Amino acid sequence: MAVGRKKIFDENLALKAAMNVFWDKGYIGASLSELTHRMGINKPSLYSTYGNKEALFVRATRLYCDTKIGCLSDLLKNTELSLKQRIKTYMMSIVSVQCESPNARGCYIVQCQTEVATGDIPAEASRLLNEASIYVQTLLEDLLTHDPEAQKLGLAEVAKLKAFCLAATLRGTATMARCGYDMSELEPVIEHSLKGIGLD
Amino acid sequence: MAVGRKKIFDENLALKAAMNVFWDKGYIGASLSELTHRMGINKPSLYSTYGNKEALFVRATRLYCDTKIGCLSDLLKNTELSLKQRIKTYMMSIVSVQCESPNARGCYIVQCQTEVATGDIPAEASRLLNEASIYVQTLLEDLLTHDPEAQKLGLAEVAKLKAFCLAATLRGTATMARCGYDMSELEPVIEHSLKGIGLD
DNA sequence: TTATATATGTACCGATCGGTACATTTGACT
DNA sequence: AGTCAAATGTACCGATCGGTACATATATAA
Repeated sequence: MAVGRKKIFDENLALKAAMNVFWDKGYIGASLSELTHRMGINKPSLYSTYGNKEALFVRATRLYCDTKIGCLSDLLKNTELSLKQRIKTYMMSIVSVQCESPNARGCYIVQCQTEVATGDIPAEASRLLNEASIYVQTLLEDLLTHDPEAQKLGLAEVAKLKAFCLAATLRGTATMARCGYDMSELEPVIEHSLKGIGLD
Repeated sequence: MAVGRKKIFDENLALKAAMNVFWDKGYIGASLSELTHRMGINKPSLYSTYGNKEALFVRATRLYCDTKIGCLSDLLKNTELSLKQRIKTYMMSIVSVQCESPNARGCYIVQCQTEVATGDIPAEASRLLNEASIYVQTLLEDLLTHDPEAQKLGLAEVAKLKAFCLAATLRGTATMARCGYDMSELEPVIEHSLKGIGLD
């Protein structure tokens, strides 16, 4: 076993707490004092464990992508449901994440990505945010390109465009969720968006 | 004429510069040093003229609402165009504002309103942002309620819901614009949203 | 010219920012 | 028991935050 004093905190639990701080406040707005307080550790522990604020943010962002968004992709593969039902279930699951907190928070990625344009976000963090922000769109584009029902409906040829529209819709619900609107109010937005791309 | 030394800066021009800083950076991210630098004045002048950071923000926000959004409302009254064409022209004018800067900035209101959920925005500023954020939605709802063509299409009974969906779309394009997407890429998003509420 | 009112520039206030030096505590290994 | 590596708590670093005190410059009114 490793030599030296043992850690008295759970590294993954603390990382999850950090993720929630960044989700609430964004990268710049998340101060080290709030981070350490909600992670239940002090600054030297944070720096020795995670490196610095940016490295912590990168890990927290990956945790969000994996545990909140990436895990939903199987919903698009459930071939027992119609194409529309599959996409709707998927998008509503994302809306559910946007609305999951008692305090309104929206989407972690959308929230933090609005800070990229200020130029005050470190390069590696910006790159990661830009990459993460197109993940859902790419998934939807792949589905619309290869799904037989989508091909029959003529959606495959315009898959990129339609996926872009759906992604824009989810950005809209994200900012709505952050303003306090709940899932039942955002469900019609998803429904209308699906109708807009030709899925009734 | 007023007694005392004359101001050597244009109060309205400096306010416009402040508006652009808040648009770029949000309320919290706009530091006094950047504000004073881009306004071309120093701190005592800022405080004696506008009060404090929050009061300056309130005036800058009003300036944005008046000169960027409020002035577009006449586009909805042009009865020579079809209902769809009127709404599309209006929404695309808003998208044009979202895309107008060489640097991507999106919507001033959407940008700053995402900061409200952090709890770090003064009360009066929060109230103003929440009020401003439903302005477009209210305008669209009124149009859909009273317009003869909307009534004929059965949109009047669900005007509130349809206006909400269109407002959500504009929030989506706002965050897209802040990521660097341009007007030509966002135009189909508007088109699809209109189709979604039943306007082809 | 003198008095007075306003604007400006400089230089500062306490608080907080991200980050770190250092002494102390705690543990596994010899 | 004694050694040494790692984790912790405290106390600090320079920089920046929003905001202000104060002296100086510039205008009008008398």
